[in-house]
Amino acid sequence: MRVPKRERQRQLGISLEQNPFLTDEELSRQFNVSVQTIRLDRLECGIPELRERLKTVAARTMEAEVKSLQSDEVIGEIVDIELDKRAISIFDVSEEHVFQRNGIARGHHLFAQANSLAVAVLDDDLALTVTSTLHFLRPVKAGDRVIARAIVDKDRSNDKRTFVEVFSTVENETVFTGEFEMYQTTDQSRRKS
Amino acid sequence: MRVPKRERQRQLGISLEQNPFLTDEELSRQFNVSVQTIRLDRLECGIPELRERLKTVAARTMEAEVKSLQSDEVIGEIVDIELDKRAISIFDVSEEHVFQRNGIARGHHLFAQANSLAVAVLDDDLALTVTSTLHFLRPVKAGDRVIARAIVDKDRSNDKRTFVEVFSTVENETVFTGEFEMYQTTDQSRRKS
DNA sequence: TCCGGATTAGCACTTGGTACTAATACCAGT
DNA sequence: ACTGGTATTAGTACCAAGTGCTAATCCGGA
Repeated sequence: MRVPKRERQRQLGISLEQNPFLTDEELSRQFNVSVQTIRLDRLECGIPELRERLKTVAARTMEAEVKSLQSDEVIGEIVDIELDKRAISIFDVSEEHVFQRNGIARGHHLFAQANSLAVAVLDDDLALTVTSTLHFLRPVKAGDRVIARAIVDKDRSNDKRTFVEVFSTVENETVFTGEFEMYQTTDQSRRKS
Repeated sequence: MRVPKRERQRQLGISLEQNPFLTDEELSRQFNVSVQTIRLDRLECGIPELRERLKTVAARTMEAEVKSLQSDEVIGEIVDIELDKRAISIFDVSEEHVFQRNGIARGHHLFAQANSLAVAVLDDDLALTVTSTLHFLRPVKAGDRVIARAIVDKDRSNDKRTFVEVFSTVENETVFTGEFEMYQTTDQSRRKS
């Protein structure tokens, strides 16, 4: 018994996690055991066969693609909106949004939520950000639910320029504020037919 | 001949693009033809079998996962860096970064490139953005290669605060500028041992 | 020396195919 | 009505990568 069974099974799991494309035969060569041993190991560990593994990996892709497509238009989920006035979106921070080193959310995700909310509230085919000023007040961690509130500043806006202010909070504490000067092509005086 | 062959093959392609998990048998039921006909159609259209389809879809996932992991730390690729002084990164804008409606890059991608470059140039375990002011000067389109240059403003910086300026250009034309006030935990006076 | 877990071998069977051949079906043109 | 050509269907042998099961073999320790 070169490598104890237990250790081999552990490595098997790791190998397949890294590369789910390995067949039993390839694995048997890798571990210097027979194909049958590999099968028994997979059975004991509850690891499905190659075809099943690929199926689940592929399924994960499709899901991710759909998700990234829909979540690309607006970062965060809009829960309330009154066009040209105000809007609210929710964004759940997870592991992939934070720095590995300190667990703090990367600034651009907070910006993305705020910016896309500013775009969405304007209901214009060509609303673009021209200038913006941001303040990151408190660090945001994985697991936090960030609620962003956008308010269109009517007073400072004119035909071509609209000012949107966004406040993002986590548990009622403001973590981020942003001021966005937006450019709009649509003539605002002709709007609201 | 209910549906002409040509049309059926077109639909077949669409079906499989949306859902690569369909077996020939399921497809034969969907189109009310024999399994053999489906096989001939796939052959003529050069569409591989189920297992091969899943393999490529799964491969795409793995690639994307690796890519997103490495590209998550820094948005864009750093091509030159002198710590605490300056840095340059390149970011190729593709279809997934732009608004579908007008083909213009979404602001948060430009911000992400600039912001992560500002973080990278500081070489600090806990460099966080506190405040920033952005100017989006020209629209950026898919296919554009954005070059961001970050410069640390030594004069305005002190122990706890560092100012970084980022200029992003496309073909020598400035498309974006950002000023980042960064917070650093490491005591700068004790740095550079 | 004998027991028991670990390993290996062998065989039948399954899925979802390929590759190939042969039989129909159907429609148009003459 | 006959013929030709395309489209479709059927059937067979075979493959990869398995599952499930039984049986044989190995090997190490009390």
